[in-house]
Amino acid sequence: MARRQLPSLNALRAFEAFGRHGRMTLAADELCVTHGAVSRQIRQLEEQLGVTLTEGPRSRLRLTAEGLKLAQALSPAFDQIEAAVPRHVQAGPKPLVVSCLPTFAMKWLIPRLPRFQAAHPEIPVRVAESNGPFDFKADGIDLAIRMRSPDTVVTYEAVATPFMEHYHGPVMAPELATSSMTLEQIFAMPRLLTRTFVESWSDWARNVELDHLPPAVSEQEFDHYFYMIEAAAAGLGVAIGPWAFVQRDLASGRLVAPLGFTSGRAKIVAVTPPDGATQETLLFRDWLLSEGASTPSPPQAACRSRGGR
Amino acid sequence: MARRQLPSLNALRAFEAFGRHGRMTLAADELCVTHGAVSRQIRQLEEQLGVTLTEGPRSRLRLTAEGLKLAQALSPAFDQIEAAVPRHVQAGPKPLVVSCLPTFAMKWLIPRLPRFQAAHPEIPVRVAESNGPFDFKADGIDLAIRMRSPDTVVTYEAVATPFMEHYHGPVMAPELATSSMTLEQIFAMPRLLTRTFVESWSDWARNVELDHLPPAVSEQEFDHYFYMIEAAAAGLGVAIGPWAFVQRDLASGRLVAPLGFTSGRAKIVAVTPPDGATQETLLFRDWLLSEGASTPSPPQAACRSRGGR
DNA sequence: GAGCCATGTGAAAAAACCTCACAGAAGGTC
DNA sequence: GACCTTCTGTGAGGTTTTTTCACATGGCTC
Repeated sequence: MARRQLPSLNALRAFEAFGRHGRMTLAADELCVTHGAVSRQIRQLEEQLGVTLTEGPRSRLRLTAEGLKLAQALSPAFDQIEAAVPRHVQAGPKPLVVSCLPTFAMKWLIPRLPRFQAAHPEIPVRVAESNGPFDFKADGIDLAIRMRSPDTVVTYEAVATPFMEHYHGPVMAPELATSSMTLEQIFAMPRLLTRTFVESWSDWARNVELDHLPPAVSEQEFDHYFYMIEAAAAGLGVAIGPWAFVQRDLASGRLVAPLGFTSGRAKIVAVTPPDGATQETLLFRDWLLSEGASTPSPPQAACRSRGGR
Repeated sequence: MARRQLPSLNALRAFEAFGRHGRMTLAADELCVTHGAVSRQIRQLEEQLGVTLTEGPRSRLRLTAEGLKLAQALSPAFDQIEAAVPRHVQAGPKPLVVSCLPTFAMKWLIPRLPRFQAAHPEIPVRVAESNGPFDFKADGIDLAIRMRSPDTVVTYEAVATPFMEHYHGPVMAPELATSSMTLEQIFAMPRLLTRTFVESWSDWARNVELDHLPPAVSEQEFDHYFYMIEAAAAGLGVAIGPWAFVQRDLASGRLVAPLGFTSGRAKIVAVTPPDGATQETLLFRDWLLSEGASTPSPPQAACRSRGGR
């Protein structure tokens, strides 16, 4: 046989979803099943593979090193499958297409989207997840959400409206943190990066008024924010985590932010086309502004964060 | 929800296997199920997607254009999943690792492998499918099977033993062929290429003693031989098909080769490391030589091929 | 220690999947 | 043209996998 028998694809998908979300309950929500189903699938996968994929207490489950590796490799494969499958053309009105980072969609936008839908049931919204640059026309995008620091070179004609502060700060597993950490201690730890925002460390260093960012003892780069966050939770090092993305993990104690968060020079902006922004697009942008204003601020710098909302 | 509901992953996998093999029966063999199971999965997929994926009479099923597109996109995704899944370390003796083209493995090597296993049950063989260059040490390969023309620039130290002629010739769907085709007619049709052997057309032109290959009216490139072959069967154009790969499709009438096949300057070679080829590796190479010698030759040039064996 | 949260699990139900056996369709052979 | 071969479609029924529900368990916070 050309291919050997693989473990159940459904189990792999369940594990991949768990990898991204970091919690079985959320993965189960995404797959529209109960947490029990996901729990069983993952356990079955571990048995079949003979590899431990998760570790830690039930309430603070983390990926093992092998689990992280597997999940990271599975994500793009499932993305590819999803992209390959032709979709029915929606009969209804043309949806408003919003482009944003996968992690931002997962952790911030999608949980709030029902409120927009409730206010404007006549405007269907489609979230297009994308890491990189975009083209309003070619990609059929109406509005893009991006992080932008003042240094960002803008290579396109567009209107960028900041709608939320980009609070960020070093986060790590509780085991790695001490009660009062110094910058030196932080800098002595392995650094975790994401490909989508490699300047995070230097940005943050500037925010804490540090001219010179000491070179890292070691660095590890991830394709997605969510795997960087899972790696931090697994104790692999320190990441500069955006507040919006790590809020829940701080609350549940999977992560700690000993130095708190600072409001960076970067802002989270809503980008609209320079000419033809539709009425619906502007409505959505205004809604983003109001949601951004009502998103709680993080505990401020220099105190051991204990999460909370 | 971040992701929408996908159709059954098992159905997608069944369809992907069908796409590669071109026949449900073979796909079913690969997946270790009955042909009925594959048939149902594919029909279910078509219904769920609302897209026709296969067409043609039952005995000569082909992919539709949409089916080809889907299958081509799914293949690398499933490859990635397969590569990502950690495998148990085999307890037994270290297997002999043979690297070759996926299509060569599927259509020639794997069907013959049982004979080697029967003769040498003590030597486990693992087939590593790969398109590109290889590195004996880095990839843990003992022996590589490649196509090589005399022009190939050899950038590595190795011993290449030719073991089979590389017969090839233009193949197409029966509907596109006429009873006595001329070269001019062939050249007037769209050409199909594979990325793994883009020189196929110019190589073949030289074999039929043609100095100048006329430019193509149109070209389409595929990542794998098997999709190029399926595209030819679907009537998308003419491909230069290696005899070993299209033998069964000619026999079943899915393809015809109006000009027959010519023995190219390229040979199929077994490449072994220059220094430490093990006893097992040499045994395998010798077996390849004998299998190559006993593989039937194709009908020779300039007559309308009607398949046969 | 009461309360909360997330996962683990037994048993039963539901869904998905597969097999078997036969039918039908197309092509090749003599 | 009758017959044979090959491959897919399908009805009925069985098997396996997956899911659910409800409750247990373990860790954490206050």
